[in-house]
Amino acid sequence: MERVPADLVGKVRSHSYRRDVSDAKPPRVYAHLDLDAFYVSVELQRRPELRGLPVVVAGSGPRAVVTTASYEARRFGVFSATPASRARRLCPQAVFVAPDFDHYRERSRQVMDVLRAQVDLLEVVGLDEAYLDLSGYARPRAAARQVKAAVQQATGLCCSIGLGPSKLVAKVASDAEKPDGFVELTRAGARERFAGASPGLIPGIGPKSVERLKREGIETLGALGETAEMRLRELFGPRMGAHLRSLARFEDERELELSRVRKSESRETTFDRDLRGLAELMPVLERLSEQLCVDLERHERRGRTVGIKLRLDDFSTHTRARSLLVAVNDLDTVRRVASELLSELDPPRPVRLLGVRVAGLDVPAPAPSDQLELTL
DNA sequence: TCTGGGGTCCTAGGACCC
DNA sequence: TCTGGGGTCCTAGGACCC
Repeated sequence: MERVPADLVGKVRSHSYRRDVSDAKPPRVYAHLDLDAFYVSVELQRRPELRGLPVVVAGSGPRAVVTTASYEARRFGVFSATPASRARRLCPQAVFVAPDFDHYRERSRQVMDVLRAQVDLLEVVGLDEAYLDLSGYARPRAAARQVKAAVQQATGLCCSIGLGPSKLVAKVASDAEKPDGFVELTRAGARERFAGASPGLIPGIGPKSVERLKREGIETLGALGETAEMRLRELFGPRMGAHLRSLARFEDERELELSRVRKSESRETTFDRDLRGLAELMPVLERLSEQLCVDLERHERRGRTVGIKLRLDDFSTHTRARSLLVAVNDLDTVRRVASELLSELDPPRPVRLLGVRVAGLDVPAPAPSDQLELTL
């Protein structure tokens, strides 16, 4: 793997793109960076002979779904979350590659290290996305260009960047012209450009909401933004109703979340064929509990709530949880509680998915320096 | 053709306490 | 004996995101 050239590291820091130090609060400028077809791009670096071909990263089982498809494969209608069986029918000539998440995590870490060398305020979202706060930079556009070039130079990976006055506008801008996009939008510019687009364009408005809106005759973002708030409140509840209208108007005051505390951890598996009865399920529950506890113990995480999750053959999902008096992460306890919950639920139909979860994770012990600050 | 795995957040109802 | 409201905790389901 190429290292970041020394002369690139910190270039933005020392340069005139740098944050302007003054009393007045500068207007907010956020960038959203999205690596283009990340898993496929990483695989193509290992197997350059596949460049230009339809490539699909997907598991091999009968119920696998596509993790990422190359842009060549997308032309055949193969996208993330397409069932792999369907992908094979749509694009039989595609090259199927098994996912290697350990490798993707490592490559993601390299990218995020490049970003951290370039900007101070960074929110990492999953393996292939990040928000950058460029507020106060004299030349935020130039800084974002520089970041994009640095990622390409250091990792060989291409990304799309969106710039805007909020996370929402930046995110939508980064999606607008990918791959290899670079789009800056104002809030008004975003409203205008996407007035005719489906509400589903907005992250946070999913397929269910799009359908409900459609049934109400609201089919575009422009229409949603102009709908009376009272009507949306009646349809979606007081909070969600107001929220949907704000999103459609590209109103978004969220700050970057520089660090996040994990609240739950889980392991789940979908079976190649449905299982029936406790006798078939218990050994799986045992294995999942073990995987989960090994990881919890390694990171010294404990949680007070143990839960299970089942998906039946009709795709209905059922969860059961029990909160304990103390936070736990030991296999004996997690396995015992999980198996009691499973026995009590005693699924009446064939089961396609089983999962174990520990939630209500205790907050990690603060570092000594933090404790000092708390006492001051 | 069916629909992964690992998460977060929201809602709603019930228990319980003041 | 009946009737309250508010706050917190817990559980179950579901929408959504990457």
